[in-house]
Amino acid sequence: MANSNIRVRFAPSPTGPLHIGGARTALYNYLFAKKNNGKFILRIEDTDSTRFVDGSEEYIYESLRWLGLNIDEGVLEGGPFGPYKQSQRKDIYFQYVNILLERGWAYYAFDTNEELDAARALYEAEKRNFAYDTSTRLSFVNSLTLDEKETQKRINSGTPYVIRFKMPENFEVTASDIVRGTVTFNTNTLDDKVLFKSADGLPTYHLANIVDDHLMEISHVIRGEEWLPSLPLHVMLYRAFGWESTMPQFAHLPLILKPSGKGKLSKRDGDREGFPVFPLQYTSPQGEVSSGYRESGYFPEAVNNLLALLGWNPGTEQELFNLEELANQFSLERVNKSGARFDPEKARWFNHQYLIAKSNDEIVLDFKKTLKEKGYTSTSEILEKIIGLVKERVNFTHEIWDQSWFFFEAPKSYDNYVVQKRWKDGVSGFMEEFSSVLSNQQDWSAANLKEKTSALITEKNQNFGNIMNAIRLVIVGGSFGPDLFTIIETIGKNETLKRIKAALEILKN
RNA sequence: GGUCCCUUCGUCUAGGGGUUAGGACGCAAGAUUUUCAUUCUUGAAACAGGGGUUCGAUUCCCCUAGGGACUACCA
Repeated sequence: MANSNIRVRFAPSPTGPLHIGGARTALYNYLFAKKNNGKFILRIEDTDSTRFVDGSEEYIYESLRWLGLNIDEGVLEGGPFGPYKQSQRKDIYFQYVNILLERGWAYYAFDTNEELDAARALYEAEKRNFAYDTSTRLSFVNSLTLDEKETQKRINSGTPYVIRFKMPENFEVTASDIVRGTVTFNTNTLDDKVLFKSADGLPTYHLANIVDDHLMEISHVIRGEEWLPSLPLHVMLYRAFGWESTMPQFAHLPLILKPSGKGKLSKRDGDREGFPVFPLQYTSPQGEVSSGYRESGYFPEAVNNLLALLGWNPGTEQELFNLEELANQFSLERVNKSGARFDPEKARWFNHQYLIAKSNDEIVLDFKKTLKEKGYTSTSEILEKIIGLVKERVNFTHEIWDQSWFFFEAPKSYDNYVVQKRWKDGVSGFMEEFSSVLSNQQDWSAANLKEKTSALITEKNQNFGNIMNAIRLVIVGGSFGPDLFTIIETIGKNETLKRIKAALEILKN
C-alpha cells in the first residue's frame, strides 16, 4: 500500500488569482502532508493556453509563501518527478494517449465545432439532452464510424481532430471518496470526454491529471467538490491504463459558499459585501484591482485558522490553532460533507484573536507605518503603550489609529450630544480651576493626576461622573477611549492644558 | 432538463438510537468600567417535511422538498 509514502499535490491553473477556496484546498493538502510526514507538491496545470493569465503563477507562489505553506516539490523547487508544469510535459501525454488509442479506450473524432453546435441545437429543440456518448458516438465523424484507411488519411492530411475517451456501455462505476464514502455512477450517464484537444495539441485536464498523478506517485487527491462529477471518468482512466491498483485515494472538499444568497463564493461577493476573496491583492491585466487578505490587514495565521475551520473541525471545542497544531490534528475523515457559507464577521473575529495574542512590540512596526502616513512619529515605548491600551478594541492593526488618534492630535470638534449632556452650568468654571491645578503638578503620573482631580471635584462639590465625562470631552472630543488619566499622562502637560484652553474657547457660554 | 453530492440555532459546527441537543461568531439583557470598548454572567436561537425500522429516532432506511456542483476541444 502506498500509505507509507504520502504524496499530495495542489494543482492550480494559472488563469488568475488564487481564490480562498483554492487556498483552503492548498492548506488541506499541506496539512495532510505534514500530518503524515508526506510531500506537498505544487503542479501548475496550464493546459489551457487560451485562459493563461500572465503573473498568475507568481501570484500563486506568493500566496502560498505568505500563508507559510511550504512546497516540497514544484516548478521552482524542482524534485525527482519533474517537470511540474504541464505545458512542459506534452510529449508524456502524447505517449500515454497513444496507449489508450492502441488499447481501444480512445478514438479520433473529426467533428467540427459547428457540427457539434448544430447537434446540440437540434437536441435542445427536441428537449432532449445532448451528449457525445455511447448512444450518439456512432452518428458522428470519428475513427469508430470511418474505416481505418479514411481515418489515417484524414490524420495525415492534417484534418483537425480530437481524441476522445471511449466510455464503456452501461455498467456501474463505483468510486470511493474519503469524505463521502462510496459514489456510484452508471457509465451511460457519462460522455466521451475529449482527452486531447485539436486547438493547441495539448491534453485536457482529465488526461494530464491522471497521467501526472500516476507518474508523480500521488497517494491522495484532495480537491474541491466541483470535481466529483468527473471522478468516475478518472477512475475509468486509471482502469484503462491498468493503474487501478496504485490509484490515489480521493477526497472531495465541500465548497465555500457565499455569505448570503445562493451559490459558491465568487469575486463579486467580496466586492459587494466588503471582504476579500483572494489571499493577496490582485490587479488584473486589465487593471482591475481586487482586495486581498494580506492588504486588508489579516494575519496569515488567522487566514489559515479560519480557512481550516471552514469545512473541518477536530471535534473538540478548540477554535484557535497555529499551523503546527492544525497539521497535528488534521484528518480527512473529519472533513465535512456539506458546503460552508463564508462568514466575514467571524473572519474578523479570528483576526482579532491573533491581534490580541500578539505582543505590543510585534505590532509596533506596523503601527509606525500608519502613523507615518498621518504625519506623526513617536518612540517605540510610547507606541507600545498605546497599542496595549487599544488593541483589544480593534480587529486589525490599521484600525488602531481610529482608536488612538487623540494621543497625537487634539480633537477638531466636540460631540454635540456629549456637550449637551455634560457641559452644564459650572463646568466652564471648573475647567479653569482644573487647568490651574494641572499646571502646578510636578508629578505627571496618571495616579497622581487622578487623585488631584478627584480631590478637586469633591472640593468644588461637583458631580463626579459629569466632570469626568466633560474632561474626556475636552481631551478626545467625545465619549470614548481608554482610561482618561492614562491619555492625559501620555499626551503630557502642555498638550493637556492646550486642549482645555481650546475647549473653553469654544464651549464656554 | 440530466447526473451526482448535501441538509443540526441566522452563520460555522459538536453530537449521535434514550442528551436539559453542546461550543463559537453574531444578536439581546445584566454586571464591571468616570465614557466607549474590553471582560464576565445570562438569554433568545436548530435536528427541513413525510413515511418506515425500533420499546424508543434528531441519529438508521426510503420518499418529498430545498440547496449545491457538474453538464466545453476550462480547469
